[in-house]
Amino acid sequence: MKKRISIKTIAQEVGVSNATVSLVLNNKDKEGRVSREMAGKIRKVAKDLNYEPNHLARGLRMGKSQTIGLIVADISNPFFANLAFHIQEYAEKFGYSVIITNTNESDAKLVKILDVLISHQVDGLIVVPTEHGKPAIEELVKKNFPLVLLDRWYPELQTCYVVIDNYQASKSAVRYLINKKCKRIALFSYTIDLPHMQERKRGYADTMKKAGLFNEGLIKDINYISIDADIKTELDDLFFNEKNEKPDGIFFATNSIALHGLRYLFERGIKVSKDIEVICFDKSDAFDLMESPVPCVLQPIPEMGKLAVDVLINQIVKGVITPSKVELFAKLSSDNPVNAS
Amino acid sequence: MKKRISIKTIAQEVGVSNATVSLVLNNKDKEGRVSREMAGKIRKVAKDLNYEPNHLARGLRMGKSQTIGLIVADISNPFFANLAFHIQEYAEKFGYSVIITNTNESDAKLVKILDVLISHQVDGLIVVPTEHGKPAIEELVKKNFPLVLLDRWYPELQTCYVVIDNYQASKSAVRYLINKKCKRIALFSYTIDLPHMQERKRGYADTMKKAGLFNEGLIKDINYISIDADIKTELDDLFFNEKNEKPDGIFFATNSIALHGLRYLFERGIKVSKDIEVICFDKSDAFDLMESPVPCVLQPIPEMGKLAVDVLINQIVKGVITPSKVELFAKLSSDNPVNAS
DNA sequence: TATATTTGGTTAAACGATTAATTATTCTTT
DNA sequence: AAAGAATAATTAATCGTTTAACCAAATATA
Repeated sequence: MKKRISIKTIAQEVGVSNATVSLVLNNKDKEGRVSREMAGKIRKVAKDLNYEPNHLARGLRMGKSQTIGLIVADISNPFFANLAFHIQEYAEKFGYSVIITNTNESDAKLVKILDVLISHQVDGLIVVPTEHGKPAIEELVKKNFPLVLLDRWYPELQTCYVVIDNYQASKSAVRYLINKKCKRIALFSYTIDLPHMQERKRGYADTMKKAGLFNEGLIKDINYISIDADIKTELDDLFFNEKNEKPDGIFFATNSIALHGLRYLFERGIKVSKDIEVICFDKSDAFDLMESPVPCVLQPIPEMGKLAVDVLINQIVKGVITPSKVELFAKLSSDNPVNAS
Repeated sequence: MKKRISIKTIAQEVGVSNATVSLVLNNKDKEGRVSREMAGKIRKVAKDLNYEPNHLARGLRMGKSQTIGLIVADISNPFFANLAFHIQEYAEKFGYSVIITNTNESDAKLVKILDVLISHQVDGLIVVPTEHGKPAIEELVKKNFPLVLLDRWYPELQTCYVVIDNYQASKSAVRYLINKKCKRIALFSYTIDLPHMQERKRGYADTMKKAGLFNEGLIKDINYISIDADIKTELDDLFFNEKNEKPDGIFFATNSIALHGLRYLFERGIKVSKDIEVICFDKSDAFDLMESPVPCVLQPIPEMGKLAVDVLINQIVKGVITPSKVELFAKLSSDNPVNAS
């Protein structure tokens, strides 16, 4: 592999010092620092030699890498994949590269990834945190490291985060089912003990109680690790346990739960919208291809991504961190705004 | 933000030189370079101070960054998202970080991203190339830059690539429909002029000809840019143009085409497996949730990712590049191996 | 006893880019 | 004509790490 072209190479070629080349290539040649013709010559040689600046050297010297780290729970989940997509597109406009990584919901992995990204001298982080990742995040906050939590947050932690109003979103999802005349609405959510999920549960519970339909037994907690097995067990219990009255509606609190749930319903011959009404949190390509399209709660993914980037870059350039909560509103795929009472 | 802990900090704390600390922290203290107790002391202080090595500095000095760049066509497509996922998981085992980026099938963007990643001093690249990205890729090849193409390749270019046998996969997909007694099988593929897609077309054409079913009018080319409109136009033409006999089978050559196509079929009330048989290239969550599950050609995504990483790292560490083609076999979701004649 | 060898370190240069401080030249201004 | 200002460049230090080359003291070898 050929040696890379450095500023020094150009300098020698043109017969000038490193500094001059650097000034020109950073467009600091205006204020009477370098002559027009010299600047032109340098630029020409740089182009001819196909010069590419060395980010490592620049980053080392400048103390910043123009790189931001993104940590999501699972890049193969379309919700996160779309977030990642928009974050990257938008960050690029500001000259930032994005390193995308996965935790797979593992706290240990979060800690490890954090180390790796910090070693890479990322200028800031956008993190979808894990259930017990708080200590690791807290350390960063203490160090005043530029950081934005996304989708989830730790309420006790003074930090920046971009999320949606999960409570309202959940309420409107349940109301949708109630409007459909459902009386026994089950909730399938993750056991994860973070407010975004708790808020979804609270939205469900409050709405059900208000409608006089609440029933503890209809709340089903799924463990992310054993999602497939858990869902089968719980659905079997709901539908085929003689002791129970069957549900007439299900609210799936994430798209991954919904996907597994719908698949099993399908397997067992339970027809959506005929035998049961369903609504999901987040979208999946699958939803509008089913026999009867599945309604869902749509998070404003592009806006969430952009805002996370905005908030983060603001921290980075200002060098000062003011904890802030940015809360967006989701809406139903059937187009009713969620925050309408 | 607090200043970062460097090797120098540790050296001062322990009362020793930079070099000694570096040796210990890189586990080069065995061969009688540093005493046991000193090594222990240094490691302890490093841990206490929460030292994290600076990748930029190390990369600059060593001339490599332990980072590889991944360029895919669209991270929000589950096929690429899954590839990215496995590539990252596997690369990590070798101590490599992965920077994931998107071209959106744009050649201009490919060129730009290439520059950005090279600036970041990535040690190698895994690239899903764009239709006319050949000149850019060719430049890298000439420079002997470690590089693996993935999913697609340029046949005239001597390089490493990891792909599947698209011809065989396509043949078995078409045979599947023929076995289902389909006579008029349409092909929906992208206009993209790269061999992976051409091979799929050739597989279709050859199989149809062999069965005496070939008909030019059943081949429909979709432009990635205007995918939604194109699909509607072509499906309308096939199904609602009085002049045409209706098809009884469709082979969608990618999952994105399939998704749009199925959605439109659904919209128009054309029932899959009742009015028409369908098979797709690549999987989507949607496929097995539909009224009747859609069969598909499954690429061995984890293996493709792993092999790409293996081949790339091999190039990087050996420092020498031997062009090679790694071809894997896809199989049908109905479990018949594709390469069985 | 004189000489190798091992043990346990240190020094200093290098990677490539940035930038404050400095110098040298030319042009204004009074 | 002399001083000040503007122009156009250079020098050298710096970021954090690695590593070849060097050195000194202790130990082994003949």
